[in-house]
Amino acid sequence: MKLITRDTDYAVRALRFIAKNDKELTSVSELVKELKIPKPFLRKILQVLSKKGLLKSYKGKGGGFKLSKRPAQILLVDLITACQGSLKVSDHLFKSRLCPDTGKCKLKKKLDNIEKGLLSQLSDITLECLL
Amino acid sequence: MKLITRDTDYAVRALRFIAKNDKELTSVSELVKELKIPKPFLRKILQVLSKKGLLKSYKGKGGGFKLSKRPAQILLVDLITACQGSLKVSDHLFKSRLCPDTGKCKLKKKLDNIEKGLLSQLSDITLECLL
DNA sequence: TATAATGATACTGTATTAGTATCTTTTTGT
DNA sequence: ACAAAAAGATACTAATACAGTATCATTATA
Repeated sequence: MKLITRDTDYAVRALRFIAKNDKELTSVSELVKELKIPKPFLRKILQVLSKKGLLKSYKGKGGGFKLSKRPAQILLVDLITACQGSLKVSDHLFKSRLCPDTGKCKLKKKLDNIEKGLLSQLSDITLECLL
Repeated sequence: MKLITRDTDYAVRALRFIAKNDKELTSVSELVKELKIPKPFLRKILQVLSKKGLLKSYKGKGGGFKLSKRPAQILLVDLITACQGSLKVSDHLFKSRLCPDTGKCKLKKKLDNIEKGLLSQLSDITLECLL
């Protein structure tokens, strides 16, 4: 299983670069040169982050992206959910009506706990602490 | 992301049934009646568990499967690795040579810790505590 | 020796992930 | 005014993993 897919990974790297960059705005062309990520793919990723409010974008010549929050306030878990959708340890059948003992299933409870723990750990990781 | 895929889920259910079954051996036909899992798929899953040493199988008429250990000694994490291969929170690029700062990458360290924690939690869940 | 079971293995359909391609809109320097 | 350089929107394709089938071989028992 993969907790972190490639687009999240690329997102982290891009944001790290943007955070460290001296310039006010960073363009995709600039990022691509540095990070060796396929340009159209990175463009798609940044567009998503921008829609989700993690980046601010500026069109036109000289345009680009900048962080919309301080690095300390950008959480890894937000990048994950932005790129991969909401984080579920399992959508397994025990959680659904198919589980023979809906409601009191022990595995469900245990997995829910694990999920909570995981989410809180991922919420402790900020962009800042990755710089 | 999915920590638990469907075959692991089915595996847990099958083992629960086998553990509770009064009979010494449980056949796939019997399991299928009870659990509404497609027969050839369940057969494949049980064959895997058998190869991995979690079940003992007996061929021929009247044959079937039984647990090869006591329920308290069958760990969820073993089922996961049997069905899904080894558990990796991420095979992300930070862990590989592609990561710009191999060896000292902070994300890698944090994810490795999360992975360790996850594994130990999953090792605390035994088949017995799911009965 | 027919039957009912598992073993082995190859195949198929579907969903997710990863990446491309293209056209539109916006901004700015000349 | 307008060409160039940026992002926005959207549709498409390729690769991989997940879910499930199909079939033939082997084994044990009644």
